[in-house]
Amino acid sequence: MSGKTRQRILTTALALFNEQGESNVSTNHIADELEISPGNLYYHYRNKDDIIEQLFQRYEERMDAALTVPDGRAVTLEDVWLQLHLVFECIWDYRFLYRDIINILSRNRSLRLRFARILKRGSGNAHAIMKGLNDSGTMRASAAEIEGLATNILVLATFWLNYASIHGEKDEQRAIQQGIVQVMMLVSPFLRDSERLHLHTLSAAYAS
Amino acid sequence: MSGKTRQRILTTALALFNEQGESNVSTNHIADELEISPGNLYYHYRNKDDIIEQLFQRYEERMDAALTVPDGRAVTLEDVWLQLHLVFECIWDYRFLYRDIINILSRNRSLRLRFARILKRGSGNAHAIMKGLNDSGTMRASAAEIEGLATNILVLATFWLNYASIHGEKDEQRAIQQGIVQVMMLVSPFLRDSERLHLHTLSAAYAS
DNA sequence: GTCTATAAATGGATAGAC
DNA sequence: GTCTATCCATTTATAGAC
Repeated sequence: MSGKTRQRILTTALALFNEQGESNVSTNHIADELEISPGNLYYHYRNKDDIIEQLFQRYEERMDAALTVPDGRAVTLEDVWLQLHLVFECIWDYRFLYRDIINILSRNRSLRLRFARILKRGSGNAHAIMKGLNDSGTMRASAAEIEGLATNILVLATFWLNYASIHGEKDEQRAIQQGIVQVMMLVSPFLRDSERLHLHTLSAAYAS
Repeated sequence: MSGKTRQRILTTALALFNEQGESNVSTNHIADELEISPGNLYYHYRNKDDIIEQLFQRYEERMDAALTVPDGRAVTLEDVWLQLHLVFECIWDYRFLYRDIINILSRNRSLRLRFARILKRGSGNAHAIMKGLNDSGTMRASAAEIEGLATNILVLATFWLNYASIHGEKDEQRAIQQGIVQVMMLVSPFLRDSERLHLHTLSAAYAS
């Protein structure tokens, strides 16, 4: 059972970080919650940052998996919907990172570079998908408009769950659905009339 | 000179909080920087939260002053531009609040309520200004579109400087200008053709 | 692998002299 | 108003027994 405790530490740390914020959870808290000794925890991980890096690794792999562009076929609005779901679910599951992102990145150069890469990938992804919608005739926007739109999608996706949290929204599914609707509202003005009407119908049902 | 040290503590605390993040600045750090004793600092303020509350008070008054709607005349795009400037400058000057907002609000019920009020006021403000642009014929959007637009403006304005900070943007003026351009891009699709062209010309010059 | 015990450092806060 | 001295609690991290 070599990796058993090691895994339990990660799982419990993630839960506590998400609930109480990374800076409010000490290694002692994590050990307490697991009913193991602090010494035992330090046998498995060098320090708190080591735990955070392992969690970041999982986050990174999951976000990389979520950020894909349909290959060899036209992009549809359903693709956007699905991808936003995957991205928001990932952010939710690792929301402690986003809640304290500037602090966490400011004390760890490696994570800073890796998060910058994720953001860049997210930006490129939003770009490619918007361009795909444009090429398939689903929407119509200039290059400059797609550029600005991709940036706004990225910022909104990155910080929406923080915003929802400040508003006291505790329900994961509701928060995510509202986030998706808001991102869709960014795209909506550029859609063909028929697509836009269809989207508004879907959104109204979805956000209720 | 009764209030002299009291004021210097606020000024120095604000500078340190903005530079290093509120959670990374202890009362000892503030006293050190001012070259006064920790005991002296505690003579002027009950505790660290007391200092934060006083800073929040100043932030609150400034943001309240920035969030106004032109009275008795039509709203123009220049009004939007000016107001975004005032709002972003205010957020910049108190960026420590936004950087750690969830943590700060989670441990202080009073600030939570007061920040919620500011957000609500910001939301109502964005709403009223968009409605004003609509009424003056500068833009054309449905009630649902204005609703979604106002929310997205609020989220973008609230978190843009965090996003810019992650990107390593250290220059206040550049960060703010880019933020304004991005907000304007949210509004752009709803503008009349002539207004939209005018805006794109202005934005291109502004963001350079 | 896990525990107990503990060191070393830091942060918040107060008492009492000046 | 300001300082010195100090206390208490917390956190990170390690040493050494089992």
